[in-house]
Amino acid sequence: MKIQEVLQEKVTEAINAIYGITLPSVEFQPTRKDFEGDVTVVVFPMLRHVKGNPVQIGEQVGAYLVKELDIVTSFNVVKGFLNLVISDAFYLSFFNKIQNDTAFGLVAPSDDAILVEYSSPNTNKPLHLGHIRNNLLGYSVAEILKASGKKVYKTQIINDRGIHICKSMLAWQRFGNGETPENTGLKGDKLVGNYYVAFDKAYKEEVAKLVDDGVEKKQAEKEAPILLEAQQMLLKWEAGDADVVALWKKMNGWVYKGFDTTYKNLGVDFDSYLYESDTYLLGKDVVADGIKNGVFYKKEDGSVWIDLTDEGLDEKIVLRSDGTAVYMTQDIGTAIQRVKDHSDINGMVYTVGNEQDYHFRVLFLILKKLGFTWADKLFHLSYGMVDLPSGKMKSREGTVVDADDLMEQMTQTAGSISEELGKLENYSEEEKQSLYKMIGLGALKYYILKVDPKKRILFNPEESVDFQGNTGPFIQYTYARIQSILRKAKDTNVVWENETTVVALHPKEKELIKQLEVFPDTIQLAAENYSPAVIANFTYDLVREFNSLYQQVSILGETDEDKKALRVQLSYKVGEVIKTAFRLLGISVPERM
RNA sequence: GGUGGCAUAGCUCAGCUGGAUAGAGCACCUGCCUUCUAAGCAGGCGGUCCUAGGUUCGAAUCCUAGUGCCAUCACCA
Repeated sequence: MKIQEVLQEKVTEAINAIYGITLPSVEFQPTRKDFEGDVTVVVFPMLRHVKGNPVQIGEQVGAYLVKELDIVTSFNVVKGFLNLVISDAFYLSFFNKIQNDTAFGLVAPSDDAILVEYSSPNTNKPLHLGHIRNNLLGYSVAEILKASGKKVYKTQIINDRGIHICKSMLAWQRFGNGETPENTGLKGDKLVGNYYVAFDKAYKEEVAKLVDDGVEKKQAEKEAPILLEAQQMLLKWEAGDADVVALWKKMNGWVYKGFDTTYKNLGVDFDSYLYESDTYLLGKDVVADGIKNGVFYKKEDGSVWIDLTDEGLDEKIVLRSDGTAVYMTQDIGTAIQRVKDHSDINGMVYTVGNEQDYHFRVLFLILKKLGFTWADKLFHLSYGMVDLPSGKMKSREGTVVDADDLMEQMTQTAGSISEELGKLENYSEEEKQSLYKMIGLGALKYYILKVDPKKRILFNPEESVDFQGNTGPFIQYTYARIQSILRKAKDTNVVWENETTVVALHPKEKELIKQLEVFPDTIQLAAENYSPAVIANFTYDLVREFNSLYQQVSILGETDEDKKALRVQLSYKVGEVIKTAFRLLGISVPERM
C-alpha cells in the first residue's frame, strides 16, 4: 500500500479517536527541505471540522501516529504543519519491491484505446521548427498515454491536395528545367519547397507589374496570371486530368521521401496515415443529413452554414455555394471515418497549434450537435507557436528554421563539445557520429518538451541551445555516468541484484528513493495533462538528486559491502527510470559520453 | 470590437490545481578534479509573482476589473 493511503487511514482514525469526528479527507504534501521530516500533514483544513488549536491538533495526531505506526518514527509541528519522519525501513522495503521491476511506473496497456494525430504537414514545403514542436509533442504524448495504460494509435492526415501544391507544381513546370531530387542531389521536400518560393517570387513580380500598369493592388493580387493558372490547375486536378495528376503524384512522391528522412532522424513514427486527397469529399453526405435534421441551414446562394451564436460563437460555413468542401467539411468527415476505422477508440487527440483553437471548438461542437456521442471525447492538444526574435516564421519569405538544418546543427555542436572534452578515445568515427546525433537531438528535444505546451517558445538561432544545466545532455550525462559505475561494479564482482539488507539510509539515499517513489504518479499526471513537460521536470529533479549523492558519497569506494551494493542498486534503478522517462520524451540515452 | 491563451529573477522556465521564508537553469562572483566521467557538485548575487480590488485561517494559484503581448473571428487550409 502507498504511504499516503496508510497515513490517510491512520490520521482519520486519530481524529476520530481523539475528537470523535470523521474527516472527509486529509491533505498531504512532501515536507519542505528546510524542515525535518518526509511527509507533512496539513492541519489547517481540519479546522473546518475539528475545533481547536492547529498546533495542538498536530501534536496529538503526531503522537498517535508514532504510537500506532511503525513507519512513523518521529514528528514535529510547525504552525499548522505536522511533519512526519518516515522510517528508513519503509523506504528500504519500497525499494526492494521496485528494484527488479522492469516495468516500474508503467501501467500495462488496456483496451481503452485512443487515437493521437500529429504532424499533418502540407506537402509543398519542407518541415521547419514549428513542425518539430508538433512532432515531438504528439509523439511524446502518445508514448506517455501508452505508458499510462492506454492503447494508442498514432496517425496523421497529410494535406496533399490544394492550391499550395499546385503552386509548386506550376513553378516547377515553368522554371524547373527537369530538375529532380536525383539529378540535383536535393532532398525531395526541399526541391518542391524551392518551387513554392519561386512561385511566390514570380507572383509578386506579376502583381507589382500590374500595379505599375495602374491596376488596384487588391485586384492585381487576385488577377495575377500565374495565380489564375494555379487555380486552373487545381480545377484540372479535381477533374482528374491525367497529366496534372501524374505531376502531382510525382512531386508528392519526392516530398514523402524527404519527409520520411526527416521523421526518421527526428525519431517519430505513425501507425497509419490518411491523405486529404482521399478524405476531402468525406463529410459532404453528413452535411446533407445535417440539413435534414436542422443542424445546418442553406442560404439563398446555396452555401451551407451552422449557427453557433447560442453557444457564444459565430455562424460558420460548412459547404461552399458551389457545393465544394471546406476545411471543416473535411474534418467532420475525417473524424467520422476514424471512428469507423478504429471501432475500439474511446477518444481522439488532435495535436495542432493554438492558432486553430477556434476551429476545433467549432468542429467538436458540430460533431456533438450531429449527435455523435464520442464528440465529448475529443481533445485539441493545442500548443503555442515557435517564434523567432524577428517574429513569426514564414515559409514563403524564407524566414524559417529548417528542421533538417537544425538537427544537423545540433549534432555538430554536440560533436565539437565532445571533441573538446575528449572522453571518447576508443570510439570509432561511426560510433562518435551516432553519439553526437543522440546528444544533439537530446538537447533539442528536451529544450522544446520541457516547456508547457500551451506556452509560446521564442527560439533564438543565434544563441545555441544549452548543453548544461536543465538540459537533455545533462541528464544523458548522468545516465552515462551511472552506466560507467555499473560496468566497474561488474568488473569488481559487486553483487547488487539481491534485496538489500541495509537497515539505515544516508539522507541522500532516502531523498533519492522518495523521488523514485513518485514516478508512477508522475506518468499519470503527465497523461492527464497531455504534458511531456511534467516528465521532463521530474527527470531533472531525479538527476539532480542523484548527482548530489554522487558527489557527496563514494559508491564503489564504500567499504561496507552491503551499503556499496545498495548504492549500486540505487544507481541502476535511477538509470532505468531515466531511460524510461526519456523514452517517453523520445530521447535516447548513451552508455558513455 | 467579440472570443480564447499567456504574463513569476537580467534571460529561459518550474511551482504538485489554495499552504510554511516563491524554486531551478543560463549569465555574473567564490570554492571543489593524484580517488566511481567536472556536460558535474557546494555556495553567493538577483523577486512589486503585470496592476487594483475581492473571497479566507492562508492567494503566484480562485473571482472581478484593468494593462500588455499573441492568436482567432474568411465561400484559405
